[in-house]
Amino acid sequence: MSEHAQRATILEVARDAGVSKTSVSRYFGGERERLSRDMQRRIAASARRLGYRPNQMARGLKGGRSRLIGMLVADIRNPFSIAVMHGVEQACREQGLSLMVCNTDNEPALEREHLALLAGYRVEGLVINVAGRPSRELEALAAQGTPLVLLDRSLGDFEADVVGLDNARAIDSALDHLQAQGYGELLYVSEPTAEASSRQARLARFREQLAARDLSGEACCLALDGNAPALERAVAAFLDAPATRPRALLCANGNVTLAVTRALQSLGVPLGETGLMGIDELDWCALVAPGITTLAQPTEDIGRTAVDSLLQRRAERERPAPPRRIHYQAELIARGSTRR
Amino acid sequence: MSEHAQRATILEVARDAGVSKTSVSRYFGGERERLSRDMQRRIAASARRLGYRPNQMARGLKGGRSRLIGMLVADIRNPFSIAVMHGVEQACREQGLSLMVCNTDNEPALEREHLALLAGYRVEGLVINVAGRPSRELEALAAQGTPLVLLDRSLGDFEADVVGLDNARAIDSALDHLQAQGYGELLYVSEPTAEASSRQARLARFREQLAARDLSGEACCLALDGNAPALERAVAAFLDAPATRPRALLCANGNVTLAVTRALQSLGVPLGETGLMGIDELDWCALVAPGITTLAQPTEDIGRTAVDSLLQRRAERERPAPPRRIHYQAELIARGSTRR
DNA sequence: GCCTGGAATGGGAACGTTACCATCGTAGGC
DNA sequence: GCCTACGATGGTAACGTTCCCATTCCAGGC
Repeated sequence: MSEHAQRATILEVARDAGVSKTSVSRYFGGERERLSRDMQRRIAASARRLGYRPNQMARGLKGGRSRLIGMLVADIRNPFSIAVMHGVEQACREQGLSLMVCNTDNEPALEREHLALLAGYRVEGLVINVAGRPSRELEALAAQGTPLVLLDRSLGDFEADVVGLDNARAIDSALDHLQAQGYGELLYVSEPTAEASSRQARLARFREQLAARDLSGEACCLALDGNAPALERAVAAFLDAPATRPRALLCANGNVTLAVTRALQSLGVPLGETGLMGIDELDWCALVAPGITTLAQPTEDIGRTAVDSLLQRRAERERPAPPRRIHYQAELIARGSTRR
Repeated sequence: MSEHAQRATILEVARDAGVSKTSVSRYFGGERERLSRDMQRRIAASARRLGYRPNQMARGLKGGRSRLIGMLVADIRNPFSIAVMHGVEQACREQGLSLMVCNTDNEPALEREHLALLAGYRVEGLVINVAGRPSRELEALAAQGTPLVLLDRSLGDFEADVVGLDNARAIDSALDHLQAQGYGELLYVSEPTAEASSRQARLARFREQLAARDLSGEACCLALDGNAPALERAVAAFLDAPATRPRALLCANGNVTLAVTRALQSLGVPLGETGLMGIDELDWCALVAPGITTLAQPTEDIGRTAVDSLLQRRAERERPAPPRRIHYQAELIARGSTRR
C-alpha cells in the first residue's frame, strides 16, 4: 500500500495468494465455506496485506446486484423523516445493503432528477416518501420490477406497498383524549392535503368524527413555509369566535405543531386552558410550558418494516402479490397542554 | 418498455438510432455539442422511447468515476448533522454528484464497516464527522488519494481539510454576552471531550477565558445517553453552591442544551434569573419559557463548503497542498434565558 | 491536383467482477 | 481395482460503459 496506490483488484490478490480469481471472488462473495481452510487463510492474508476491497461497481455491473437501496425523502429537515430514515438505515445495514438518501425538498423536479439517478445506480429497492403524483421515472422503475415501498403516503392509484400510520385510529384516539379532557370546540390544523394521502386521511377522519361525536369545530389547511401571519390569524379567529365549550387545537403533524405553538406563544395564549395536541412526538414537546400532548409514531419500526417489505418483494420476485398496506398504531403521550 | 423490461443498454439505443454506441456515450457523457444536430435528435428520440438511463455502475467501473460522494455522520439524529447534511446534499446535486450517507451511531465498529463499503463504491470524496482516531480504513482511503474533509472535528494528527466553527471566538462571544448580562458564576456543560477536537477546543477556551476574565466557574463533562440523573445532580450542585454573582449555564452543543433544559425544568429552576445559553440553534429554543439564547452555526454553509473543499482537492489532484482549515463564525441569538 | 487538418463518426479493448462450465483428485460403492 | 460422484479449484465469457485510436469526408492552402 504505497502512497498513491490504486486499490488492489481481485486479480492482484489472486496472484499474490497463488490462487485463481474465482476463488478470491468466492471468498468475498459469501461462499467462503466452499474453500479449503488453507486457501481461506492465504486469501485472507493477501487481501489484508494489499488492502483489497471488492469493487462494488464491478460487482453491480456483472451480477446486476448493486446492493443499494434508495430512499426519497420529501423533507429531510422533518424529524419524522429522520427517525424513519434511521430505522431504514439500520435494517439496510443488517442486510448488508447500503443506502442512498435523496432529499427532494418537496420539489417534483428534484424528485424526478433523483429518481433518474437512483435508477442509474440500479438500486435494488426504493423507499419513497414524496408528494404528488407518480412521475414517469417512478413508473418506469416500477414496470422494470424494482421493489417499491411508499412511506406514510400512497401515491394516487399507483400500486405499491405502503407502510405508515393508522391515520383513522390516530385521529380517533386524539379525539377520545380531547373529549375525555373536556374540550368540545376543535380546530384541526394541517398542511395542504392535495398531494399527501395521509394528510387527506387524517383530515377526512377528523371531519367525519366531528359529525359522529358530540363535537363542534372546523379544519384549516395552509402552507407553513414562511407565512406565520396567516396561521396566526387563523388561530386568533378560532379563539375569538364565541364558544360554549373549552377550545383545543389538533395539529396534523410535527411541522404544524411547531408552527401552531409559535402562533399561540405569539398570541400569548396559555396552553391547557386552550388545549393543544399534535401528531408526531418531538424532542421539545415535553419542554414547552406545561408540556405538549402528542401522538407518537413508531418511526423506527416504520423504517425497518419498509425495508422488510422491500426484501420480501424481491424474494417473491415474479409473483404478482397484491400491494400490502401496513398501518401502525400511534401512542398517546398525555401532557399538560390538554389538561385544564 | 414492456412489463418487466430490463433497462435498455447503450447498445440498444445505438442500434435503434442507427448510430454507434460511441456516439450515444458521447451524447450522455457531456460531449453533446460534438455531435451533429441530426444525430443529437435521433439519439434523444431513441433514448426517450426506450427509457434509457446510463448505467452508473458501468460508468464508474470503466471511467473510475463513481460520481458518488460519501458522508459519515456520527449521529444522524443530531439536528446539527442534518442541517449540515442538507448543505452537503445541495452542493452535491449542483455538481451532479450523488450522496451516500452513513450513520455510525457513534460506534467505531460501524464507522469502519461503513468506510469499507464507501471504499467499495469508490466514492470520489468523503465528508466525515465522526469521533475517535483515524481507522485503518480511513488511512487507506487517504493514502489512495480520495479527497477527504473533516466536519467540525479534526482527527488526531490526521492530515486533512477541516470545515467547522471558530470555536475560540464562539466561546468568547458567549462569554462576552453572559458577562454583559451580568452573569459571573458559570457552569460549562459538555459531552465527553476525549474523542472530539471541537469539544476540546471549546472546553479549553472556556477554561482559559475564565482565568483571563473576571469570571468564576467550572466545567463538567458527562455522557448524556440516558443518565439524566447524573446531569441533574451536577446542575443542582452548581446551583446550590454559594455564589456572589448571578449564575449561568453554558451548553457545549445542541444535545447538551436539550439535556440541561430538561434538568433545569425538572429542578424547577426559572430561566433568566439563572442564565442558560447554548451552542447550536434549535427549532424549539424560541419556544421554551422566555426563549433560550443560542449561538447559531451557519450549518448550510459548512456543508456546502465541505463539498467545495472536496472538489478543489480533486482538481489539484497530485499537488500536495497543505491541509486547509475553514472556520465559520457563530451568530448570537439573544433571548430571555440570559436576561435577568 | 495533392497534401494537411479538423470535424464527425465508428470499432474495439479495457475496467473488475461473477457465473458458467471445465478439470482434477480422491473417497466410496460395487 | 474400476467407475461414479462430489468437493475443490481454475479458465473464460460476459456485464455496459468509456477511452483511445482509426476512418471517412470535405474545405482550404500550395
